[in-house]
Amino acid sequence: MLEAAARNLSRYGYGNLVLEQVAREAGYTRGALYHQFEDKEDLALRVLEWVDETWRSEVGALVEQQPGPAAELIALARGHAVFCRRDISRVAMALRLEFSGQDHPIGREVERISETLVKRCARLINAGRRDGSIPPGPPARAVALALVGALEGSVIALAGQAPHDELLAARGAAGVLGLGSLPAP
Amino acid sequence: MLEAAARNLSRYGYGNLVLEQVAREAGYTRGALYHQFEDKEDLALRVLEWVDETWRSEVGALVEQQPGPAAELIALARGHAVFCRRDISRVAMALRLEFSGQDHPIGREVERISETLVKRCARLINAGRRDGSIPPGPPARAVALALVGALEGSVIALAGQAPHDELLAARGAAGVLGLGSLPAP
DNA sequence: TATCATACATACATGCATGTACGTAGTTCG
DNA sequence: CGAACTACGTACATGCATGTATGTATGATA
Repeated sequence: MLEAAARNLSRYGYGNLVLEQVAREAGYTRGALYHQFEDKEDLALRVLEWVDETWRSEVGALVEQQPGPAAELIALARGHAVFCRRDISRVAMALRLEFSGQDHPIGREVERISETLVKRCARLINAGRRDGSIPPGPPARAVALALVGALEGSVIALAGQAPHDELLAARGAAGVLGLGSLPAP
Repeated sequence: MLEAAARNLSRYGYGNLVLEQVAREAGYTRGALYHQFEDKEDLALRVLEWVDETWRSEVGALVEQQPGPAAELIALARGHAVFCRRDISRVAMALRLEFSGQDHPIGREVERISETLVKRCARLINAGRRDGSIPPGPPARAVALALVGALEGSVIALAGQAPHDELLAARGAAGVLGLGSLPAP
């Protein structure tokens, strides 16, 4: 059910999401859905939580085993590209676009999740600048925002066109960071 | 009226767009809106057309006066970043996300507009590779897709944080293209 | 075996946004 | 000066999606 909801959220966004379609795709009716989730909002929040957890375990783990901040950021880009080959990944982007700057529980949750990612990137950028692996430039937070945005945008545009998605995501990230060339994978 | 519609489309997308709100923001009622436009779909298509025209005259003009393909692509990135400081710019992104892969007139129109942009970039990439200003890499179309996606994503994430948006957009574009460093602005 | 909870399906009520029909004031033109 | 058209506002009808209330079968438990 979560998977079906994620697929539909990716495709149609929250407003256009039709619960009966979600339930049918999962082999149930709307009754079952309302038995498992409080309401539409609860469903969306659960999906967000689920996707975030999956991201953490798949991409986060990959990032942590890198040698330095610059490598971690590039690995994050590559990992995110691979992660987004499944269609569920656009959930965050879709919901952010739909609720950005609005006072809605879902908007806040999306904001919170992407904010932790941006903060993480900003920390890595600062660390990389200290150890010399990333050149100076605009404020770390602005660079982090651009990095995450560029990453999501390019990955969605490529829509899982393996294997170029991974390389191009890494290249874009390196460019935003101001790295002259890609560190070896 | 077009401007109000563009603002609301940017913020809420098509599905969540409420025509009465659009009309009120423009100082009219829904009656006036239905007098000027056939229906909701027609309004969205007109907005798309209007935004596209504005983009062409502002960014397109800037691009054409560049010396070579690589400079043109970087100018496109910078120009797009500046263009997107107004909130109307997210219209294309919002509608694309909402209608991508669907058989809907609006989806087709959005697809058509962004396809011409991608094709334009792909041509510039090929030209740049021929004259040596852009290194070889993945297929030009894939690179173009990534470029446009990264551009839109980063610009939206930065949300008009002048002046960093322009530099970071250019950097990201250069990275995707595989340029070691930015050509002089 | 009687009771009760769980996991669903079904049916109904409500709200909201669209689209359309109609009414009205101002303007143009013969 | 009147007819007709333009540019709106108003009021109603329709559809659709949500949420809720109710029904039903299956398994556990005492």
